[in-house]
Amino acid sequence: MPRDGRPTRERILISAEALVIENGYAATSVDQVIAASGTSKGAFFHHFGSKLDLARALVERYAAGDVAQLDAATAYAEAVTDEPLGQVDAFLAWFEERADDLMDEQSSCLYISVLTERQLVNAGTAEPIVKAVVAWRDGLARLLAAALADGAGGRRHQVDVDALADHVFVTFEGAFLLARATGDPGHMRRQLHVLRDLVRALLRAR
Amino acid sequence: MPRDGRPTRERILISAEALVIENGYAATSVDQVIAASGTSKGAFFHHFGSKLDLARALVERYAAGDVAQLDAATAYAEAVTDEPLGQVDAFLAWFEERADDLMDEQSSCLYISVLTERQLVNAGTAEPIVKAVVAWRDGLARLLAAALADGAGGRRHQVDVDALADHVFVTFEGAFLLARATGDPGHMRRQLHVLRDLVRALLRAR
DNA sequence: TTTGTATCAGACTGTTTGGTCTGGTATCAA
DNA sequence: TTGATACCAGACCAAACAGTCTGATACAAA
Repeated sequence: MPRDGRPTRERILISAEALVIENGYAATSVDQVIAASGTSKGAFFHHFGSKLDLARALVERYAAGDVAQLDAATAYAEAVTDEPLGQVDAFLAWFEERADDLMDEQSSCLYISVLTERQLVNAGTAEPIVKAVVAWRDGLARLLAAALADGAGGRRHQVDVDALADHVFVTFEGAFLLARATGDPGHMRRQLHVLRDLVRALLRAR
Repeated sequence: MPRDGRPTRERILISAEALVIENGYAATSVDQVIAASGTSKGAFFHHFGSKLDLARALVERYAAGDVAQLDAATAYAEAVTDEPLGQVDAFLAWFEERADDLMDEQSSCLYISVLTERQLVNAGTAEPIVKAVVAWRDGLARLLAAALADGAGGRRHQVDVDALADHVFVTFEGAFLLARATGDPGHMRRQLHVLRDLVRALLRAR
């Protein structure tokens, strides 16, 4: 068991995240997490009161990273241009360009593993996920609303801006599943590209 | 244990499908399935060699129903109009109109439960899913290709028709997850509506 | 030096799990 | 009537599971 610089608690979280994303929560045993992180039962239950406790910590950590990515994409979009239309486009392009790296480091999303099991949702584990979704919706909907006020698309199609913002989240999660089903990680990039084309067409329709 | 008219094997499949969709595969025990279906251990292992065997039968059954829905939607779209653009629109409208019923009878999709667990994917359980995805892609891509040849969108945006067809599948799965996270089943209808608006805008862009 | 506390290691335990096995009944062909 | 076979009930079992407990080490305050 090689000692890297990371504190034990974080080592456990990192190993557990990979295992749960790959195999699901119920299919991941505490012993597996212990083996993968090179720790022990004593260490595990010292840092986490129960397996469910680990799940909560896992989702909280993961969602925080997710919101951080949203902020990075928004900052990039706002740095590139002042035009609302261009900002939405740059926002989507940011993710599209990072799609391959994203699929490299994780072949799926922790949210999917968590939302699959009702016991986790009932235990409040989905709450950080909802917060992340709302953060995405708020952030992107703001950009979209400005763009729709700018272009003609909004008036023509009466777009539900919140639902359109949610569609980005929906595309991400759906693309993860499609990539898993077919074994082709390239779907993430292609789906984000499709999304960008679709949103472009909607915003520029006149 | 009330005897309905259904054969035991089907009773088990119906109960198991609901449980796996709701709680996931690993989190669903054989004993739970037995209790829910009002059968016994003997009956279960008479009809299924193992729990994994049940998973395979479950997905095969589910995917068949999925492809049947695709056929129904295509038939409806072709019956409504001869125009390619109208057909794509009618195809998407068909699902949007059935979204509420769909969320009523099942709050999520079996595919999600199956794809979450690597052991199931490795055991070939994902194969019927891929077949269903391909059937969807082929069916819808045909409609889309005709519509794009008809309208000007295709030449303007150089759309990847297959990826666009996949986007319908992606939207479905993503919407299931969003509905689960927020607890609001209305997301399915709204996301399908967004999808319809987006595709409309793309196809009619000129 | 002593006392306390945070951090672990790993043996251990009670329960749940997927799966087996024995026996019983219903059905149908010979 | 007899035998064979499909179908099923439920006791039973070994393995895996989440969680506990005892004890050891490290370090800091007193």
